[in-house]
Amino acid sequence: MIVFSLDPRSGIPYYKQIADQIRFGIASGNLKVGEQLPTVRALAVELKINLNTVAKAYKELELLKFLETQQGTGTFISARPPELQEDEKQKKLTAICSEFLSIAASYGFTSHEIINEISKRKGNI
Amino acid sequence: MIVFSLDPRSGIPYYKQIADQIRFGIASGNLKVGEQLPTVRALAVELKINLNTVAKAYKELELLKFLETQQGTGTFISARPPELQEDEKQKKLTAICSEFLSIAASYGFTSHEIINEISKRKGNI
Amino acid sequence: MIVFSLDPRSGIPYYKQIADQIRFGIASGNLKVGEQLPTVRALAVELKINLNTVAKAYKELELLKFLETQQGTGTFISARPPELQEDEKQKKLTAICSEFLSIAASYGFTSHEIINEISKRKGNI
Amino acid sequence: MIVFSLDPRSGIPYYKQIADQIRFGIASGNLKVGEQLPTVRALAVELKINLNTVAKAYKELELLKFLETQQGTGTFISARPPELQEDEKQKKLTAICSEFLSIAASYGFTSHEIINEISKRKGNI
DNA sequence: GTGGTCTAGACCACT
DNA sequence: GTGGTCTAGACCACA
Repeated sequence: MIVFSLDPRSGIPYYKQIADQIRFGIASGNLKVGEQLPTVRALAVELKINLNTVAKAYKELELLKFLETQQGTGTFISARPPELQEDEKQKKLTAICSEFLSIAASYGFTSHEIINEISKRKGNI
Repeated sequence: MIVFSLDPRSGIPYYKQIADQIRFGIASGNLKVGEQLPTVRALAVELKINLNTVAKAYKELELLKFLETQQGTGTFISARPPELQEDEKQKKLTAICSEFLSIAASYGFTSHEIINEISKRKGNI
Repeated sequence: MIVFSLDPRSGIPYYKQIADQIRFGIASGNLKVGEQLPTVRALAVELKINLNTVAKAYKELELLKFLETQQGTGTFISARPPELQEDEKQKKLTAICSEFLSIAASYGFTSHEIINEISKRKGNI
Repeated sequence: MIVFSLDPRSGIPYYKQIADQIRFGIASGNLKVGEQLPTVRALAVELKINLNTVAKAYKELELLKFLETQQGTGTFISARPPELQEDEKQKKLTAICSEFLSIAASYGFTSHEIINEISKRKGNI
């Protein structure tokens, strides 16, 4: 189960916010393999947004193999996609951290502030 | 002085990449107060992009008080680069951390791995 | 609601005139918080100018926190229009008074005549 | 006699700042009819700006009949230009006050603040 | 449908 | 030479 919420002022598109929350849900174990998500229509109504926006979020996660859609039945959490190999993984980690840190630095954040913020969110991933 | 580079595949608009690099230059001390930036024309040629794209980046930073322009003379690093307001700063930090964590989570990295990697790079920022 | 009009002979750029009229609308209460502005396309057609010119006006006010935009949805009056900082405000007041007085002086008006005229119009602002 | 000063951060072009200061000087009686202004070259050196910028200021005031240039001799304050007729004058006053007040209002200044600021500068015109 | 980005090219204002 | 404004038109991203 998962409760969705959208922040219109975050600058992050709605479809991405939804996709992120599902990803977090999977990573944190809140969403179990095989669990059914709300229908596109139901979630659109609940969040008071356009139906296409929800569909786009689901579609993106389906492409990434996080979700599986069964025509006429619903959308379900799929078995975890295969992980990267160990050295690939380390390279990727280095890459995304570099990217992230350079953006953060350009806004004047210190590494201390960043680690602090990420630690606060440990539960999420 | 500062060397600009654009990554057309990052999904980040050119003008934003330029602006970010200038912000980073200021934050890191590479760009000193009063220093003149390349002319819009020169930078446009160097980066092989349109003049208006560079102008847009400079304009945005001028509105945000990072830069000062004197028509007919050039564009300069502002005497008093602005501090973000505290709530603005927190919002920005939350936003970029969310974005980062969502990417990291989708690769299956744990928060422990991430904090570890970032701690290793403390020196860089 | 707000009716826009452009004076091509004023010497003030179109995008600035649009931005000023929106600022005025907000300051005077004609534009309420959360109210949607005309779409960039609609306003461009109405004013018979290029779409980018309207977009530039909106963009500037968005950077200054007067407006908020939601891509795909529209442009709205910001929930908390920013107060200028006190020194900024004083600088602006000095600047526009200087400009005005220099014009008035060149027509030979005395400060008495000017204050008189402005006092008569107190009600308007 | 008159002492010139330029504010690069006012947003007002140098040539206009110079012209305004001369106008003020004339209106306030600091500059007498027939008095000689600094040469273009001398003023450019004094203000550390381009020679053409000073020339432009003088040129503009010459066109408006505030100054007279005698080839090879220098630039002088001319006899006051003829004033507008009374009804023309009132119309002009109304027009420029309207324009000014609407700009001021759009920045959120009250009529009280404006009158205050203008009163402070009574001496200037 | 909405706004965002970018280009190419013109012309203007200022130094 | 510098930056500023505007146009026309294309293509993308989002709801």
